[in-house]
Amino acid sequence: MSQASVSTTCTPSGPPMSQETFEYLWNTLGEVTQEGGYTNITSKESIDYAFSEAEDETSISVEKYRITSNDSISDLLNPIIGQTTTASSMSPDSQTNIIGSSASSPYNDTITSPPPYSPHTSMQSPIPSVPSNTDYPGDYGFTISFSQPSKETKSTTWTYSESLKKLYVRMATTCPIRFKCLRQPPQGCVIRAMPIFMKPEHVQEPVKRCPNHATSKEHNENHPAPTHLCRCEHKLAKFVEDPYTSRQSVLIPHEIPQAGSEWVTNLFQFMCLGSCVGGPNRRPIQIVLTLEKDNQVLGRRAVEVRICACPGRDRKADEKAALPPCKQSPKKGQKVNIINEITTVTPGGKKRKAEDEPFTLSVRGRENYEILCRLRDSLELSSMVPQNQIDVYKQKQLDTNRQWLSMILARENKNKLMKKVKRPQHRPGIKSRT
Amino acid sequence: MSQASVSTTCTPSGPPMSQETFEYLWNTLGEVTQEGGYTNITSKESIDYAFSEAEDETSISVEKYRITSNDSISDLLNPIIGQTTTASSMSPDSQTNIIGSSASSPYNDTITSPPPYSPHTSMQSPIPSVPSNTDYPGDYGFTISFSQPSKETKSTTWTYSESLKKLYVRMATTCPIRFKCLRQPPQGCVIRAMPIFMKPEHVQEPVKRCPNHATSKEHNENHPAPTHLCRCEHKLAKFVEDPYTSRQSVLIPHEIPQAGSEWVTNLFQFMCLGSCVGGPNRRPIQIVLTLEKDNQVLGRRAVEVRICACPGRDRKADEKAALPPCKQSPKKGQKVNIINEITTVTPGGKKRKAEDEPFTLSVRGRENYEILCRLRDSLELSSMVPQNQIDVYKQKQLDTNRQWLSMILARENKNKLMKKVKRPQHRPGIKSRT
DNA sequence: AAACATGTTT
DNA sequence: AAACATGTTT
Repeated sequence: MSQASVSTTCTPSGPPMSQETFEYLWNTLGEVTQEGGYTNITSKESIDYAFSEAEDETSISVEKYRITSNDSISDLLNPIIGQTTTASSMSPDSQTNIIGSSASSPYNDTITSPPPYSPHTSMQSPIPSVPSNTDYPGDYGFTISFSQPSKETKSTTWTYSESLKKLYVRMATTCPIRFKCLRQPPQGCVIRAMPIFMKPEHVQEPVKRCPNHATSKEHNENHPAPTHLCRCEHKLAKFVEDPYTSRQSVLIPHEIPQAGSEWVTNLFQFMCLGSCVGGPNRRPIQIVLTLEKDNQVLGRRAVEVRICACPGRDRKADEKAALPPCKQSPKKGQKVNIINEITTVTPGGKKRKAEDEPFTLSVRGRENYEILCRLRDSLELSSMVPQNQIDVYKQKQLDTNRQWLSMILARENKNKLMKKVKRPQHRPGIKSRT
Repeated sequence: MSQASVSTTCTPSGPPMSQETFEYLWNTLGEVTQEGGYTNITSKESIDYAFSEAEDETSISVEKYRITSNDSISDLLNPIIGQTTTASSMSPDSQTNIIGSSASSPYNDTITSPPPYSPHTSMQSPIPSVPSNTDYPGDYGFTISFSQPSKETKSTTWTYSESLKKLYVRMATTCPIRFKCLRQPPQGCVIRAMPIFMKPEHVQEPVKRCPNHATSKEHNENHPAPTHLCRCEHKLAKFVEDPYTSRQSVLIPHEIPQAGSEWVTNLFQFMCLGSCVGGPNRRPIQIVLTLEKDNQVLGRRAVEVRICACPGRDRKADEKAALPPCKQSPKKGQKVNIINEITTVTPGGKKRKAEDEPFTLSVRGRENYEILCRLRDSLELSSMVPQNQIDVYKQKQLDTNRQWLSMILARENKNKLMKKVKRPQHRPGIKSRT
């Protein structure tokens, strides 16, 4: 507890802090001491009262902070509290403008936040230290989409999963993103593409290329921005880096679709693998696409993007993993968990669906393995035998049994003990299918 | 063919080159033209006549070169021709001194080569452009070894495979290498450790750390040589880079073992993973350890080193892969190939070895799967039953059978057809183990 | 240590 | 596209 003398873990129950203590904590918010201690806001409650009817709007907001000092920077929490990793559940308050006078501690000035979805109310930098990723069509209905590639092979260079709302793309290949506005925005609008880390632990770190790729000759010869992860092929593409946050983005002019087209397509490239050490480093990434005019955000769309070697494979794997748990076939070494299973009761009876569900059985020893192989084959083949043949078989079996029984009885009558029991073949899996 | 006008692919059969053509080719040996063409020596025959008895020694050597120009640098061949990837089969002539007056084309002056294993005959740089990796104890019996770590877990930081002559080590961890000389070398000797790529396609490229690791803060804070792959913890360690070849190595003084010790131990560290892109990049590496005095090589030892995350696992895997092919167990998705199988006939009979060999059976449908699970369990459990219990069981089974038979016969006698056949349980997998 | 994630080789 | 190689997470 390097700063134990200065902080109280729970202010309400302890004595109130002195004004000096409070001021010290407030001024060092987010700063890390040499020993690795730091003070931060661990919880924040906003109480917003808003009255809004058509044009005019009144709002009052009260914010309550809880400030604590922590021992290690490793428990550093992201200001987006309670945020999960899925884009849809991100709190819209991450759109708050928090660029202030102190670059090293951008939270100092976060005293009031603007009412949600009204980014026009004040002049603000389009790059706050934690950029919003909230989908926001805005007044002009800003929208993006992905054309489905003609033939979707496993080795495609990119693919978009509608169900997962996630783009899978190979590194350094060209990927078309389509833009449109439902209503025409004013002249001079631009579209900004900026990558961000999705996890709260990493949102604050700007996304850049890994040193390996940033310094290699490949793809970098006379490119203006070798360290930018996200490139756009537009001739007027402008690569910028925010001096305060050092976040990088690429700007292209907003254009009007060509005659007869609904969309404007722009080609983007992602210049590292998601797995690149020293760069994305396996941390999930989103591209935040904003429609801007004079540094004001008029609309926003965010897409998760996975830059990987095999987009097709990985999309498939992700979609499979997102399926209900019973679907996944048990793997070797993994216990078969039947408890979790959900039995679907179909009204018409006769469940059909999962009848061919695949399972894997592990067996020790070739002998047992071969026995079970034959039994497996018999079980599966037997279900293919038509009913009349089954009836014939059963009749024959009865006859054989009778023969066999008499033979056995004959032996028995001789008062001798059997050494080996031989039975006529029979198939345990067959059931009457009346 | 960018230089077709100047070169002939096969001099013997074509007209002889003009003196100008020869001189042009000779002077541009190894240089790459703007179009990517280059001229090099594609074969070299040395005929050495040597007479050597004790002190005096007479030698005459004739060397025949074949010079060609090639279209693309991509077919650039390593001067070590016919060299395979295993260290032991490297030709000892790779020890040839080829540092010359022209840095860009170090082969220009390779007109004569010293007789093998006599590195003392001329003053030479210890770092030729392609360093030798030939084991060479030299006059002083220079030797290295690895102590076996006390307990060798799978998660050990390093392990040495005697059978593979290969060191497996985690990145940036300390690994002890032991040195000794059978006869004491002169004062002022040093030991040099230099990494090289083993494959002929890559030997010429100096081994360095990847940019990611070379530029990160981790491990590099006030270290004199952040780009060196190979470090030594000796206080007098000197990190050098050859200005001509830009190969990096670390030098430590040669020391005499402490009283009672046979070896001098030095701690080495390897600062990238073998897989690091922009660095080793999955190319096999050797560390060449040379005993030197005044830039003359007095002894040499080379070890293959794999820098990886799981030395124990990878060593095990390598050693298994080096085993005869029959040993590998069949994997899922791979057809079970019984043809190749070798049945080991143990003199006492009763093969034991592969009895627990694992197999995987795929089954469609839960019903069959569950039946087979029970059968599998029965088969496996049944082998655990002691013989006397088996005998009891069989006797009981006979009794039951008798009961059952009489019941059936009673029914038969009533001239009625059975509708259902019920049998006492029996276990097909049990065999007499006499 | 096993399972997984994910780039590369076959 | 499957199998493999190899670092990371569980």
